[in-house]
Amino acid sequence: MIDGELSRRDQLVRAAFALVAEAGLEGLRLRRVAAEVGIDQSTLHHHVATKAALVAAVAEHAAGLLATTAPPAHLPPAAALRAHLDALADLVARRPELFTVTAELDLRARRDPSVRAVVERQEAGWRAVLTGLFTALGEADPAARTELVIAAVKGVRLVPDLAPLVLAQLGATDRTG
Amino acid sequence: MIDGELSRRDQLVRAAFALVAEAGLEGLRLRRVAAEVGIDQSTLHHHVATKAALVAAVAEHAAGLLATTAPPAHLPPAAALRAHLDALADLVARRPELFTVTAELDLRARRDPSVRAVVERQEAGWRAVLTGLFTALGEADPAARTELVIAAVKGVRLVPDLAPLVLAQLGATDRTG
DNA sequence: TAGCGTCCATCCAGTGATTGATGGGGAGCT
DNA sequence: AGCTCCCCATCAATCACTGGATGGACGCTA
Repeated sequence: MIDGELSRRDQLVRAAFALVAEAGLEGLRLRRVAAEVGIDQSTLHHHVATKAALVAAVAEHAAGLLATTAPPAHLPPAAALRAHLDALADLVARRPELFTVTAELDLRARRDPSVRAVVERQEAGWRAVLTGLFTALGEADPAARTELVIAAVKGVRLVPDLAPLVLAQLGATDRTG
Repeated sequence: MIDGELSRRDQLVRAAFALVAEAGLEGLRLRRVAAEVGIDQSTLHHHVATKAALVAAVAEHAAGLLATTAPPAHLPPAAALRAHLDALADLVARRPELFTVTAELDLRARRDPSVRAVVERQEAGWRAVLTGLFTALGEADPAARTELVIAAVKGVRLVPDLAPLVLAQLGATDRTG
């Protein structure tokens, strides 16, 4: 923690994140997470109390990465929307596992309250940004446009190759391009 | 099988379907499936060889339900697209669990080849229908429009209340309504 | 500096619960 | 008798989690 190294806890969270991307939440095993970091499985419980807590921490980690795509506040709305969608497309291309993990978490959130809390908070922020942009752009129904963007992004999450094709259709204000 | 009753196997598949909708693929337990039908867990293996086979059967069942929304062939393209989207919205409203299950299956398909086969076949059919419609409508980029529709539908799967709002934006040819 | 005590991270072994799957044996029908 | 369908008992494997023990780092006191 003093230097650039990660804390044990952060190492574990990242290892769990990678494992979820590879094997799904269903295939997440504490033993493998611990082994990946090079510690015993029982020692893991010393840093993360329970498996549920680890999953929640993975959700926080994912939310933090997603927040990266928020457009800078100083940009005019049209440019901000473009910047946001570009950042999204970039992130999908460079870190496709992140979106695999969020897809897993969206399903888990239906049954795990602590995961749901994290997912809902992140999505509320995203929703606020988008409606703000579409309102500033003078869209007739900013809420509807917002939900279309969110749905489209969530829908292409598992097929990164198609993301640019889909995202390109969401940027144009007149929705004709 | 002779009369209107379902075969034991079909009963099991539907029970598994319902259980996946409720508890996720992760929470699918053969014991509960069997109990739901009123037979012993060991007897279940007499009708469905393995758990993987049961999941694949659930995928087939879901694909069959989804195929319901295919538009009638005799309709003109604009009306056919509207009919398809309406049928989709109707299905989301009346059977939201179906879309929960397909979301689960989409994730499972990444790791289970037999599930992937079913999911990909169903999606290929859907994709063909949509590109056909958009091509007939004279769209500039039918493939792009197709992927937008698929992504948007997949994205709202877990939030049935928002489905009408999102689907309404996909029907208009000029994409301004 | 030497010696003692405390704390923390780690490991090994084992807990009870639950999982998917199997085998032997019967009930009922033809 | 033979066949289909079914249940009971049980298997081996795996799960998340806990207990007991070891050892090193640090601070304190004389």
